[in-house]
Amino acid sequence: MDKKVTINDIATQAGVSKTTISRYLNGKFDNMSSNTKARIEETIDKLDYRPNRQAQALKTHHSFLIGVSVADISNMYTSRLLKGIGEYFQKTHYQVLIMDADNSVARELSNLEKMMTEQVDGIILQPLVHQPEHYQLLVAENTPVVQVDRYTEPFAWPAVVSDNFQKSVELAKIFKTKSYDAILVLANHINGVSSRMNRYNGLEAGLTGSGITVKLIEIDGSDWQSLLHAEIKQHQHPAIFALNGQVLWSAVRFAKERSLNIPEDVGLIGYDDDQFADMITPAISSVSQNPQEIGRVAAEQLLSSVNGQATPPKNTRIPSEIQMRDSL
Amino acid sequence: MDKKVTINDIATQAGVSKTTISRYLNGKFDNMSSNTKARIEETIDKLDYRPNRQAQALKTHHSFLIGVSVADISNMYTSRLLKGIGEYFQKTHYQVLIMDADNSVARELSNLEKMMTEQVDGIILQPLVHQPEHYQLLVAENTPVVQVDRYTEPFAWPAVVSDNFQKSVELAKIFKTKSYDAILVLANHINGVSSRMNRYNGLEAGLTGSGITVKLIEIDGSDWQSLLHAEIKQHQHPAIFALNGQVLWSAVRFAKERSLNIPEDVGLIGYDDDQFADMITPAISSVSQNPQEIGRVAAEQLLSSVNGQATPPKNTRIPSEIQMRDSL
DNA sequence: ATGAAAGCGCTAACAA
DNA sequence: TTGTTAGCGCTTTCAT
Repeated sequence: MDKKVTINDIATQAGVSKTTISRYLNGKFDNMSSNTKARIEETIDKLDYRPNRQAQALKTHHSFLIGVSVADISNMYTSRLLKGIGEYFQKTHYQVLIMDADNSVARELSNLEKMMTEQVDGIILQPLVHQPEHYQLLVAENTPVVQVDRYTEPFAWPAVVSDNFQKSVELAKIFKTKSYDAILVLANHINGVSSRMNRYNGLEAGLTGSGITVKLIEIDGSDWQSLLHAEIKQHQHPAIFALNGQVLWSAVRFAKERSLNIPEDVGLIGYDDDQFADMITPAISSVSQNPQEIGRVAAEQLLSSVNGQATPPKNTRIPSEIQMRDSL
Repeated sequence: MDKKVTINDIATQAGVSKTTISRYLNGKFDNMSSNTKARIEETIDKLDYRPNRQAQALKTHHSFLIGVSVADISNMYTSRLLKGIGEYFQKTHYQVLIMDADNSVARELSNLEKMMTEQVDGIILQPLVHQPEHYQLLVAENTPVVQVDRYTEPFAWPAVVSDNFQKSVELAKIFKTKSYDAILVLANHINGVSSRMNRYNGLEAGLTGSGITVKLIEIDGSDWQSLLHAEIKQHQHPAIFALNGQVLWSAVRFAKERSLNIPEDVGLIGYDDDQFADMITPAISSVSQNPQEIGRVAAEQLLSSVNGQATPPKNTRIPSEIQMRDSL
């Protein structure tokens, strides 16, 4: 266990004061002889010195830490979101503290507490809860926050999300064109999850006056399979609209188990997971989001907010794309 | 922007010295009047005080930060690995600093540098490079390290990995039973990636003397599809063994594009991605790893190493399972 | 049972 | 162009 080398070691070795070293570290070369500069550089190199982040943070009240709270780290959407966030901060001096709420509201809150203890300079939040009051503690500490994927209401912080409502309106047109008579919306509980609500509401809005039935089936509770099956039997030309990737695959499995033909017996379209969507037969139509871009933009916005630039008090919508394949 | 509340505020408010507060924070109640204790608790609560991690770290030389370096954050294996790691550290006071190497050796090194700057107490590393000398900087600083998924050689740090070699030996038996005459191993470059090498070597070991041809086809370069196709045509009863999930799906897509029947024209089995494996027709046989458990165990080992307990100087192998379905 | 004081490794005002 | 000094928010030794 060798002693850590500190700014004092460099100062002594280079024969200057630690102020000068500090200046060097912070790029303040305005009034530094190139001689000194060279000697410092050499010494730092030789001793393999790295400034201590905690000491810097303590002094400057700037941790260079960004907290990221995700709903569930083990799904594709999240992975790609994190890719975008990581890519952006990679180019900066900020480090990213990722915490997985594992879909538990209690754990999310505990994670946010921990972030505050770590003195994060800002937070990217994929909120589990719809009410901003729930995140009271962030407000109290006046931490910059950017939301992703979902947002709380009423407005508390900017959010970067997919164009959920609009895309569902578009989808509604497609349903009409293909003369479906019932849309069975399959989802986890949608209440309080803005992205899901917007997908649902957009569909309803796009379908008003069309005479097409819209029915929401939440898969969390009870025997959704039987419910869904009954609904399918009950209509001439029904289609399933799955509100996220996981649910989409549940639907595929469901159809397989019940030997339902897609799209003859029931049409199918759903969100996400499009890398596998064209591997199965029939190829599954899907709405493909761009979580990586969402992450990138959120990171960008957060950083400017951290740097004191006024944050646009608006939601940013990142376009998603409807990929028509064979299942609808 | 309200002032952060510090230990001094609590001390003043509670009418004791900050020494006593510090004792309280660190659970040293041995010699503390219950009166004082109660008053401190109340004050902390009222002011919503949280000790500053950086200040603690500076004093104790203990950042309570764990660095995690992954090869590529945007794949399922990694997601589940991170789930396991996060779950474990959740119960501790440690925070996890996840960094994505994005399969770039340069970026991996830069990430490790950053981790050192953050004074991480330990590192979980999924190494991109096989030579331990590459990770020189970690040795120099004497940081506890546990490797996951892969390991460097010769031995430098303990590793938690799948039972790759053994599983391939088992697989070899299956190939023999099913009288395949050629195994086409499909992979990204395997050189220097211990998991892939072990999967390949185990197969060869299990197949020696069987007369079954083993052919490695790396998909990174050139026109692997043509190569693979030629090999398939050339044998009576060939099978593809895909060394990871991404490659497995490339193989599925390949078969689809060339209208090859699985398993009649060519058998197929591969690693990972088993949640989709049974959704397509035919259902794909696969070797399913347990990355979450790998993460958990690695976290556990790292923590005891951080806490000064002697680390077992050995690799830990987490069992994976061969899932036979219809493609082989 | 509690406190005073030193110091962790840095930065920044002020001085020279 | 460079250095002196105080102090960020804690922990810990040594007193009392």
